[in-house]
Amino acid sequence: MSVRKMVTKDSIGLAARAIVDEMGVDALSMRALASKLGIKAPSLYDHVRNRDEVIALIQAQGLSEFGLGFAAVGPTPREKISFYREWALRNPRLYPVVFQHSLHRDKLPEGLEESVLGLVVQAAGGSHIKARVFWAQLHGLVDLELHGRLPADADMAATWETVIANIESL
Amino acid sequence: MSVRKMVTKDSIGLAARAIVDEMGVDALSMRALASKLGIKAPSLYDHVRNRDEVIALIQAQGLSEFGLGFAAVGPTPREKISFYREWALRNPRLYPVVFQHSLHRDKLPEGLEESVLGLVVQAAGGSHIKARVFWAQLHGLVDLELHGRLPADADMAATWETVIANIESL
DNA sequence: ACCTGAACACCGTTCAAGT
DNA sequence: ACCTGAACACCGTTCAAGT
Repeated sequence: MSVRKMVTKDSIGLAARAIVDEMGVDALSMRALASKLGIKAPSLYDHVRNRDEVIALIQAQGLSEFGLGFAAVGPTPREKISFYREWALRNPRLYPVVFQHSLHRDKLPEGLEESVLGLVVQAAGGSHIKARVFWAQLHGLVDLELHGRLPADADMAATWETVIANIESL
Repeated sequence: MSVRKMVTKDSIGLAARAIVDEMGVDALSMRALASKLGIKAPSLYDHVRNRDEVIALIQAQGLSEFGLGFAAVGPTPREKISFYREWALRNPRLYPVVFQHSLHRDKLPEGLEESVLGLVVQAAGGSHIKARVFWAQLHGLVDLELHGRLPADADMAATWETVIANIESL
């Protein structure tokens, strides 16, 4: 509100992520973003090619934060799975941008997607096919949960226990 | 192009679905929809409360079509799972509207969601918890596939075989 | 009842113009 | 290099007015 901070790609990414966290990706307009940074919308285009690049900035932040946490947590399926679910529930508006929105691969830091996928493959015991089934199961359940597609009285604790048991036997 | 057809809720639903099938839900604007029906956008509001109700019309069509097919196909997990995947890949733009978009439950035909969920529970052997794991796995893999989040060279046939084997052992 | 044009408060993006 | 106002072609929705 007081001092003009310099606008950089980083500050744009941070402001964009704050808007997404608070109000969801639909509220991330170029005008709202510019206003948060104290400039006008057209000025954003001096720093960023278009709105997709802003989305990519958010995806990059989300992927690396998720990756760091996922790597740091204990190695058992239960620990990996719990982390995945809790990260998603803790970041309900960021999650779909990072794990559902089409990835803007050309605008992502080199190798970032691969390294996160590598962690998933590792957690799934090294098999790419198992990794996809592993990931699909977590992503699917989180997605249904975040979209309110499951009955309100659904016993999610028991459901996730079943997922854990199922993946342990994969 | 020639004769004026009467505009009804049904004709709105059909036109809306056609737009979604051809161009995706983002292209479903009230103006485009009205134009397809030969009227102006404000006139739509004499038939429908808002855009969400149009989405609900599409969800209702999709849910009942999916439900009919899913019920009609053979009873084994392999048959149910194959149908699910093929329905999704056959309706790549409709699928997310029906199975991912928040459901506008108040605007859906009474009991429609429950009856489709009932079919899934039945396919999963009667357990609600297993049904959620079953559904999450199919939905998750389809979602990742539709969004291009899996590597281009991913062996999807083998991946789905693993899903089938995994669910058979649920 | 059903349709219209005009309007309001929004979008993403471009562009000429300023510093 | 960075920012601006004005503009273009869009949105969903409301509303007064017509039939």
